[in-house]
Amino acid sequence: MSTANNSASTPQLQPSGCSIEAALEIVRDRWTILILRDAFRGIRRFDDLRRDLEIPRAILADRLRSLVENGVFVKRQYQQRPERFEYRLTPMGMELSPILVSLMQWGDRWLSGEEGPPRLLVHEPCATEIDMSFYCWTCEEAFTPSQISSQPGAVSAPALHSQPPLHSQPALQEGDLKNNGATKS
Amino acid sequence: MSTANNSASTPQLQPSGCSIEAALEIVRDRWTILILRDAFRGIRRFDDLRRDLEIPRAILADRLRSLVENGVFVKRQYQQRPERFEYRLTPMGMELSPILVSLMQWGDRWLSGEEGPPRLLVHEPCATEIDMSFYCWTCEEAFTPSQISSQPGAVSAPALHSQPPLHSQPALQEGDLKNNGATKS
DNA sequence: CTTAGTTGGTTCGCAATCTGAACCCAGCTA
DNA sequence: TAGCTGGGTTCAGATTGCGAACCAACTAAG
Repeated sequence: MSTANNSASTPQLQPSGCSIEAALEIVRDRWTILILRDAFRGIRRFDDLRRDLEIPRAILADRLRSLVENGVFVKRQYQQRPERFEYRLTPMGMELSPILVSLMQWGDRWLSGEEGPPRLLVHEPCATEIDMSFYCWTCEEAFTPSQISSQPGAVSAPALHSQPPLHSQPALQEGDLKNNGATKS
Repeated sequence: MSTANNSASTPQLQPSGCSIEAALEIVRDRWTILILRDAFRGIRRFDDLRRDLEIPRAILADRLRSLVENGVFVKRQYQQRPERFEYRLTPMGMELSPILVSLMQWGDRWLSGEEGPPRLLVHEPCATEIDMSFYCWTCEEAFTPSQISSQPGAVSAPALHSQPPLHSQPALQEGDLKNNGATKS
Protein backbone atom coordinates (compact mmCIF):
# COMPACT_ATOMS: atom_id res chain seq x y z
CA MET A 1 0.00 0.00 0.00
CA SER A 2 2.79 2.36 -0.71
CA THR A 3 1.33 3.84 -3.85
CA ALA A 4 -0.47 7.11 -3.70
CA ASN A 5 -3.78 6.71 -5.44
CA ASN A 6 -5.47 9.55 -3.71
CA SER A 7 -8.52 11.50 -4.55
CA ALA A 8 -7.99 12.81 -8.03
CA SER A 9 -5.34 12.03 -10.56
CA THR A 10 -2.04 11.14 -8.99
CA PRO A 11 -0.13 10.79 -12.23
CA GLN A 12 1.79 7.58 -12.58
CA LEU A 13 5.21 9.14 -12.45
CA GLN A 14 8.47 7.46 -13.33
CA PRO A 15 7.48 4.05 -14.66
CA SER A 16 11.08 2.94 -14.24
CA GLY A 17 12.88 6.19 -13.62
CA CYS A 18 14.43 7.91 -10.69
CA SER A 19 12.58 8.49 -7.46
CA ILE A 20 14.33 11.80 -6.97
CA GLU A 21 12.97 13.05 -10.26
CA ALA A 22 9.56 11.75 -9.32
CA ALA A 23 9.66 13.49 -5.97
CA LEU A 24 10.78 16.72 -7.61
CA GLU A 25 7.73 16.65 -9.80
CA ILE A 26 5.69 17.23 -6.66
CA VAL A 27 8.15 19.18 -4.56
CA ARG A 28 8.54 21.49 -7.47
CA ASP A 29 10.29 24.61 -6.36
CA ARG A 30 11.33 26.99 -3.63
CA TRP A 31 7.79 28.17 -2.93
CA THR A 32 6.47 24.65 -2.58
CA ILE A 33 9.13 23.84 -0.02
CA LEU A 34 8.49 27.02 1.92
CA ILE A 35 4.77 26.26 1.94
CA LEU A 36 5.57 22.83 3.34
CA ARG A 37 7.85 24.35 5.95
CA ASP A 38 5.00 26.57 7.08
CA ALA A 39 2.61 23.64 7.07
CA PHE A 40 4.89 21.84 9.50
CA ARG A 41 4.87 24.95 11.62
CA GLY A 42 1.11 24.73 11.83
CA ILE A 43 0.16 27.37 9.28
CA ARG A 44 -2.82 26.08 7.36
CA ARG A 45 -4.75 28.94 5.81
CA PHE A 46 -4.38 30.71 2.52
CA ASP A 47 -4.06 34.15 3.95
CA ASP A 48 -1.72 33.16 6.76
CA LEU A 49 0.57 31.53 4.23
CA ARG A 50 0.38 34.51 1.97
CA ARG A 51 1.30 36.91 4.75
CA ASP A 52 4.04 34.76 6.19
CA LEU A 53 5.75 33.97 2.91
CA GLU A 54 4.88 37.15 1.03
CA ILE A 55 4.06 34.89 -1.87
CA PRO A 56 1.98 36.12 -4.82
CA ARG A 57 -1.61 34.96 -4.47
CA ALA A 58 -1.70 33.29 -7.86
CA ILE A 59 1.40 31.25 -7.10
CA LEU A 60 0.10 30.21 -3.72
CA ALA A 61 -3.24 29.14 -5.18
CA ASP A 62 -1.48 27.18 -7.89
CA ARG A 63 0.94 25.41 -5.55
CA LEU A 64 -1.79 24.52 -3.08
CA ARG A 65 -3.94 23.13 -5.88
CA SER A 66 -1.04 21.05 -7.10
CA LEU A 67 -0.14 19.78 -3.64
CA VAL A 68 -3.75 18.78 -3.03
CA GLU A 69 -3.93 17.03 -6.40
CA ASN A 70 -0.80 15.11 -5.54
CA GLY A 71 -2.04 14.03 -2.16
CA VAL A 72 0.34 16.05 -0.01
CA PHE A 73 -2.39 18.27 1.42
CA VAL A 74 -6.09 17.81 1.99
CA LYS A 75 -8.31 20.85 1.58
CA ARG A 76 -10.78 20.93 4.46
CA GLN A 77 -13.63 23.27 5.05
CA TYR A 78 -13.30 24.57 8.58
CA GLN A 79 -16.40 26.76 8.55
CA GLN A 80 -19.49 27.28 6.45
CA ARG A 81 -21.05 30.62 5.62
CA PRO A 82 -18.62 32.19 4.75
CA GLU A 83 -17.02 29.09 3.35
CA ARG A 84 -13.47 28.88 4.60
CA PHE A 85 -10.81 26.28 3.94
CA GLU A 86 -7.59 25.04 5.39
CA TYR A 87 -4.86 22.85 4.03
CA ARG A 88 -3.62 19.96 6.14
CA LEU A 89 -0.74 17.63 5.60
CA THR A 90 -1.69 14.07 4.78
CA PRO A 91 0.49 11.21 6.04
CA MET A 92 2.21 11.38 2.67
CA GLY A 93 2.88 15.05 3.28
CA MET A 94 4.13 14.52 6.81
CA GLU A 95 6.69 12.09 5.57
CA LEU A 96 8.33 14.95 3.72
CA SER A 97 9.75 16.10 7.04
CA PRO A 98 13.14 14.41 6.63
CA ILE A 99 13.68 16.46 3.48
CA LEU A 100 12.95 19.71 5.28
CA VAL A 101 14.99 18.73 8.30
CA SER A 102 18.02 17.81 6.23
CA LEU A 103 17.74 21.04 4.25
CA MET A 104 17.59 22.97 7.49
CA GLN A 105 20.51 21.14 9.03
CA TRP A 106 22.65 21.68 5.98
CA GLY A 107 21.81 25.36 6.09
CA ASP A 108 22.60 25.44 9.80
CA ARG A 109 25.91 23.76 9.33
CA TRP A 110 27.19 25.59 6.28
CA LEU A 111 25.37 28.86 5.98
CA SER A 112 24.59 30.21 9.41
CA GLY A 113 27.00 32.95 10.40
CA GLU A 114 29.21 33.25 13.42
CA GLU A 115 26.26 33.11 15.73
CA GLY A 116 25.27 29.60 14.80
CA PRO A 117 21.92 28.27 13.68
CA PRO A 118 18.88 30.47 14.19
CA ARG A 119 16.83 27.62 15.54
CA LEU A 120 17.48 24.09 16.71
CA LEU A 121 15.35 21.01 16.30
CA VAL A 122 15.31 18.69 19.25
CA HIS A 123 13.81 15.35 20.19
CA GLU A 124 11.13 16.62 22.50
CA PRO A 125 11.21 14.00 25.29
CA CYS A 126 14.91 14.47 25.99
CA ALA A 127 15.74 17.78 24.27
CA THR A 128 18.62 16.20 22.36
CA GLU A 129 19.44 17.93 19.13
CA ILE A 130 18.33 16.06 16.02
CA ASP A 131 21.02 14.69 13.80
CA MET A 132 19.92 13.55 10.35
CA SER A 133 23.03 11.58 9.50
CA PHE A 134 22.85 7.98 8.37
CA TYR A 135 22.29 5.18 10.85
CA CYS A 136 22.34 1.45 10.20
CA TRP A 137 19.97 -0.73 12.17
CA THR A 138 21.93 -3.87 11.51
CA CYS A 139 25.39 -2.59 12.36
CA GLU A 140 23.96 -0.28 15.01
CA GLU A 141 26.18 2.56 13.95
CA ALA A 142 26.22 5.83 12.10
CA PHE A 143 27.96 6.05 8.77
CA THR A 144 28.89 8.53 6.06
CA PRO A 145 27.68 8.75 2.45
CA SER A 146 30.88 7.01 1.31
CA GLN A 147 29.44 3.80 2.74
CA ILE A 148 26.27 4.07 0.71
CA SER A 149 25.90 1.74 -2.20
CA SER A 150 23.14 1.54 -4.77
CA GLN A 151 21.49 -1.69 -5.87
CA PRO A 152 18.95 -2.41 -8.58
CA GLY A 153 15.42 -2.37 -7.29
CA ALA A 154 12.51 -4.55 -8.19
CA VAL A 155 12.17 -4.84 -11.97
CA SER A 156 15.28 -3.45 -13.60
CA ALA A 157 15.95 -6.63 -15.55
CA PRO A 158 15.39 -5.55 -19.21
CA ALA A 159 18.42 -3.24 -19.25
CA LEU A 160 20.98 -5.96 -18.79
CA HIS A 161 22.10 -6.91 -22.30
CA SER A 162 23.06 -3.63 -23.95
CA GLN A 163 24.92 -2.34 -20.96
CA PRO A 164 27.78 -0.03 -21.82
CA PRO A 165 30.80 -0.50 -19.59
CA LEU A 166 30.21 2.83 -17.91
CA HIS A 167 33.68 3.92 -18.94
CA SER A 168 34.60 7.29 -17.53
CA GLN A 169 33.73 6.42 -13.94
CA PRO A 170 37.10 7.65 -12.76
CA ALA A 171 38.29 6.83 -9.25
CA LEU A 172 35.28 7.34 -7.05
CA GLN A 173 35.61 10.43 -5.03
CA GLU A 174 35.42 10.06 -1.29
CA GLY A 175 31.74 10.26 -0.62
CA ASP A 176 30.38 9.11 -3.93
CA LEU A 177 27.53 6.72 -4.02
CA LYS A 178 29.03 3.52 -5.23
CA ASN A 179 27.18 1.73 -7.92
CA ASN A 180 26.99 -2.02 -7.34
CA GLY A 181 24.19 -3.15 -9.45
CA ALA A 182 23.18 -4.38 -12.80
CA THR A 183 25.12 -1.47 -14.19
CA LYS A 184 28.65 -2.29 -13.45
CA SER A 185 31.99 -2.03 -15.17
CA MET B 1 34.64 25.72 10.95
CA SER B 2 31.05 25.53 10.07
CA THR B 3 30.85 28.72 8.08
CA ALA B 4 31.40 28.60 4.36
CA ASN B 5 33.86 31.30 3.46
CA ASN B 6 35.07 29.67 0.32
CA SER B 7 36.95 30.99 -2.63
CA ALA B 8 34.86 33.80 -3.96
CA SER B 9 31.86 35.49 -2.50
CA THR B 10 29.76 33.23 -0.37
CA PRO B 11 27.04 35.74 0.33
CA GLN B 12 26.18 36.10 3.97
CA LEU B 13 22.74 34.66 3.70
CA GLN B 14 20.04 34.84 6.33
CA PRO B 15 21.47 37.05 9.06
CA SER B 16 18.86 35.72 11.43
CA GLY B 17 16.45 33.99 9.10
CA CYS B 18 15.55 30.45 8.29
CA SER B 19 18.16 27.90 7.37
CA ILE B 20 15.77 26.24 4.97
CA GLU B 21 15.44 29.46 3.03
CA ALA B 22 19.20 29.88 3.10
CA ALA B 23 19.76 26.37 1.82
CA LEU B 24 17.21 26.91 -0.92
CA GLU B 25 19.16 29.91 -2.14
CA ILE B 26 21.91 27.47 -3.11
CA VAL B 27 19.87 24.36 -3.88
CA ARG B 28 17.79 26.51 -6.15
CA ASP B 29 15.69 24.34 -8.34
CA ARG B 30 15.00 21.01 -9.97
CA TRP B 31 18.02 21.18 -12.25
CA THR B 32 20.39 21.94 -9.40
CA ILE B 33 19.18 18.92 -7.51
CA LEU B 34 19.46 16.67 -10.54
CA ILE B 35 23.00 17.91 -11.13
CA LEU B 36 23.82 17.05 -7.53
CA ARG B 37 22.27 13.63 -7.92
CA ASP B 38 24.50 12.97 -10.90
CA ALA B 39 27.52 14.29 -9.01
CA PHE B 40 26.89 11.69 -6.32
CA ARG B 41 26.70 9.11 -9.05
CA GLY B 42 30.19 10.11 -10.15
CA ILE B 43 29.33 12.22 -13.19
CA ARG B 44 31.66 15.16 -13.18
CA ARG B 45 31.97 16.61 -16.68
CA PHE B 46 29.95 19.22 -18.48
CA ASP B 47 29.14 17.09 -21.45
CA ASP B 48 28.33 13.97 -19.46
CA LEU B 49 25.92 15.97 -17.34
CA ARG B 50 24.38 17.55 -20.39
CA ARG B 51 23.81 14.22 -22.05
CA ASP B 52 22.55 12.46 -18.96
CA LEU B 53 20.12 15.17 -17.88
CA GLU B 54 19.26 16.56 -21.31
CA ILE B 55 19.65 19.96 -19.74
CA PRO B 56 20.07 23.09 -21.88
CA ARG B 57 23.73 24.09 -22.03
CA ALA B 58 23.13 27.61 -20.77
CA ILE B 59 21.29 26.37 -17.70
CA LEU B 60 23.95 23.80 -16.93
CA ALA B 61 26.72 26.38 -17.24
CA ASP B 62 24.81 28.76 -15.01
CA ARG B 63 24.04 26.21 -12.31
CA LEU B 64 27.59 24.89 -12.24
CA ARG B 65 28.94 28.42 -11.94
CA SER B 66 26.57 29.12 -9.09
CA LEU B 67 27.37 25.88 -7.29
CA VAL B 68 31.09 26.58 -7.59
CA GLU B 69 30.61 30.12 -6.31
CA ASN B 70 28.71 28.78 -3.35
CA GLY B 71 31.32 26.21 -2.48
CA VAL B 72 29.35 23.09 -3.34
CA PHE B 73 31.60 22.13 -6.24
CA VAL B 74 35.22 22.80 -7.10
CA LYS B 75 36.13 23.20 -10.75
CA ARG B 76 39.31 21.25 -11.42
CA GLN B 77 41.34 21.03 -14.58
CA TYR B 78 41.85 17.36 -15.34
CA GLN B 79 43.95 17.83 -18.47
CA GLN B 80 45.84 20.62 -20.22
CA ARG B 81 45.96 21.13 -23.96
CA PRO B 82 43.05 20.88 -24.67
CA GLU B 83 42.02 22.38 -21.35
CA ARG B 84 39.32 20.27 -19.80
CA PHE B 85 37.52 20.64 -16.51
CA GLU B 86 35.54 18.61 -14.07
CA TYR B 87 33.30 19.51 -11.18
CA ARG B 88 33.82 17.76 -7.86
CA LEU B 89 31.79 17.87 -4.72
CA THR B 90 33.42 19.63 -1.81
CA PRO B 91 32.81 18.38 1.73
CA MET B 92 30.05 20.98 1.89
CA GLY B 93 28.56 19.46 -1.23
CA MET B 94 28.86 15.92 0.01
CA GLU B 95 26.88 16.80 3.07
CA LEU B 96 23.91 17.45 0.82
CA SER B 97 23.47 13.70 0.55
CA PRO B 98 20.83 13.40 3.28
CA ILE B 99 18.62 15.76 1.28
CA LEU B 100 18.93 13.65 -1.85
CA VAL B 101 18.48 10.42 0.05
CA SER B 102 15.35 11.62 1.79
CA LEU B 103 13.91 12.89 -1.50
CA MET B 104 14.62 9.53 -3.06
CA GLN B 105 13.13 7.58 -0.20
CA TRP B 106 9.99 9.67 -0.21
CA GLY B 107 9.68 9.08 -3.93
CA ASP B 108 10.27 5.38 -3.42
CA ARG B 109 7.66 5.14 -0.73
CA TRP B 110 4.90 7.22 -2.24
CA LEU B 111 5.43 7.38 -5.97
CA SER B 112 6.93 4.16 -7.19
CA GLY B 113 4.37 1.98 -8.87
CA GLU B 114 3.41 -1.59 -8.18
CA GLU B 115 6.91 -2.81 -8.85
CA GLY B 116 8.48 -0.94 -5.99
CA PRO B 117 11.44 1.40 -5.99
CA PRO B 118 13.69 1.41 -9.07
CA ARG B 119 16.84 1.35 -6.99
CA LEU B 120 17.71 0.77 -3.36
CA LEU B 121 20.35 2.42 -1.25
CA VAL B 122 22.10 0.15 1.19
CA HIS B 123 24.75 0.42 3.86
CA GLU B 124 27.59 -1.18 1.97
CA PRO B 125 29.26 -3.27 4.70
CA CYS B 126 26.08 -5.14 5.59
CA ALA B 127 23.75 -4.46 2.63
CA THR B 128 20.99 -3.25 4.92
CA GLU B 129 18.62 -0.81 3.31
CA ILE B 130 19.05 2.78 4.41
CA ASP B 131 16.28 4.32 6.42
CA MET B 132 16.38 8.10 6.80
CA SER B 133 13.93 8.36 9.66
CA PHE B 134 14.78 10.18 12.87
CA TYR B 135 16.98 8.60 15.49
CA CYS B 136 17.82 9.98 18.93
CA TRP B 137 21.28 9.28 20.30
CA THR B 138 20.26 9.93 23.86
CA CYS B 139 17.10 7.85 23.95
CA GLU B 140 18.60 5.35 21.53
CA GLU B 141 15.40 5.08 19.59
CA ALA B 142 13.73 6.14 16.39
CA PHE B 143 10.96 8.69 16.50
CA THR B 144 8.44 10.45 14.28
CA PRO B 145 8.18 14.13 13.33
CA SER B 146 5.50 14.60 15.96
CA GLN B 147 8.22 14.35 18.58
CA ILE B 148 10.26 17.13 17.04
CA SER B 149 10.29 20.41 18.81
CA SER B 150 11.94 23.66 17.78
CA GLN B 151 14.00 25.82 20.11
CA PRO B 152 15.63 29.21 19.65
CA GLY B 153 19.20 28.93 18.49
CA ALA B 154 22.38 30.67 19.54
CA VAL B 155 21.92 34.42 19.63
CA SER B 156 18.24 34.95 19.79
CA ALA B 157 18.91 36.51 23.18
CA PRO B 158 17.17 39.85 22.60
CA ALA B 159 13.87 38.04 22.34
CA LEU B 160 14.23 36.21 25.62
CA HIS B 161 12.77 38.68 28.08
CA SER B 162 9.50 39.14 26.26
CA GLN B 163 8.89 35.42 26.18
CA PRO B 164 5.19 34.82 25.90
CA PRO B 165 3.61 31.63 27.19
CA LEU B 166 3.64 29.16 24.41
CA HIS B 167 0.01 28.15 24.28
CA SER B 168 -1.93 29.67 21.37
CA GLN B 169 -0.39 27.38 18.75
CA PRO B 170 -3.71 26.22 17.30
CA ALA B 171 -4.22 22.52 18.04
CA LEU B 172 -1.15 20.91 16.61
CA GLN B 173 -1.85 18.45 13.95
CA GLU B 174 -0.30 15.06 14.39
CA GLY B 175 3.13 15.52 12.95
CA ASP B 176 3.55 19.25 13.29
CA LEU B 177 6.82 20.64 14.46
CA LYS B 178 6.06 22.10 17.83
CA ASN B 179 7.30 25.56 18.43
CA ASN B 180 8.76 26.08 21.88
CA GLY B 181 10.67 29.21 21.36
CA ALA B 182 11.10 32.86 21.77
CA THR B 183 9.36 33.87 18.58
CA LYS B 184 5.67 33.41 18.55
CA SER B 185 2.59 35.49 18.59
C1' DC C 1 -28.05 51.43 4.66
C1' DT C 2 -23.46 52.17 3.62
C1' DT C 3 -18.82 51.32 4.26
C1' DA C 4 -14.92 48.75 5.59
C1' DG C 5 -12.74 44.37 6.64
C1' DT C 6 -11.80 39.30 6.12
C1' DT C 7 -10.82 35.13 3.49
C1' DG C 8 -9.89 32.85 -0.61
C1' DG C 9 -9.44 33.32 -4.73
C1' DT C 10 -9.03 34.96 -10.36
C1' DT C 11 -7.45 38.03 -14.09
C1' DC C 12 -4.32 41.02 -16.24
C1' DG C 13 -0.07 42.97 -18.30
C1' DC C 14 4.71 43.29 -17.81
C1' DA C 15 9.26 41.25 -16.39
C1' DA C 16 12.29 37.57 -15.66
C1' DT C 17 13.58 32.99 -16.71
C1' DC C 18 13.83 28.80 -19.51
C1' DT C 19 14.56 26.62 -23.77
C1' DG C 20 16.44 24.82 -28.24
C1' DA C 21 19.23 25.93 -31.91
C1' DA C 22 23.07 28.07 -33.67
C1' DC C 23 27.56 29.57 -33.13
C1' DC C 24 32.53 29.86 -31.21
C1' DC C 25 37.14 28.24 -30.05
C1' DA C 26 41.05 25.21 -28.97
C1' DG C 27 43.00 21.25 -29.84
C1' DC C 28 43.01 16.67 -31.69
C1' DT C 29 42.35 12.96 -35.51
C1' DA C 30 42.03 11.06 -40.34
C1' DT D 1 41.38 20.06 -44.98
C1' DA D 2 37.43 18.46 -42.76
C1' DG D 3 35.30 16.81 -38.93
C1' DC D 4 34.95 15.63 -34.01
C1' DT D 5 35.13 16.65 -28.88
C1' DG D 6 34.64 19.39 -24.73
C1' DG D 7 33.13 23.45 -22.78
C1' DG D 8 31.11 27.04 -23.36
C1' DT D 9 28.17 31.84 -25.20
C1' DT D 10 24.42 34.20 -27.76
C1' DC D 11 19.96 34.76 -29.39
C1' DA D 12 14.79 34.65 -30.29
C1' DG D 13 10.63 32.79 -28.69
C1' DA D 14 7.80 30.34 -25.17
C1' DT D 15 6.82 29.77 -20.47
C1' DT D 16 6.51 31.24 -15.88
C1' DG D 17 6.73 34.63 -12.26
C1' DC D 18 5.08 38.72 -10.36
C1' DG D 19 2.36 42.88 -8.36
C1' DA D 20 -1.80 45.16 -8.65
C1' DA D 21 -6.47 45.18 -9.32
C1' DC D 22 -10.65 42.95 -9.03
C1' DC D 23 -14.42 39.62 -7.42
C1' DA D 24 -17.54 37.14 -4.22
C1' DA D 25 -19.51 35.99 0.00
C1' DC D 26 -20.10 37.14 4.31
C1' DT D 27 -19.60 40.01 8.97
C1' DA D 28 -19.18 44.02 11.80
C1' DA D 29 -19.29 49.00 12.60
C1' DG D 30 -21.23 53.52 12.10
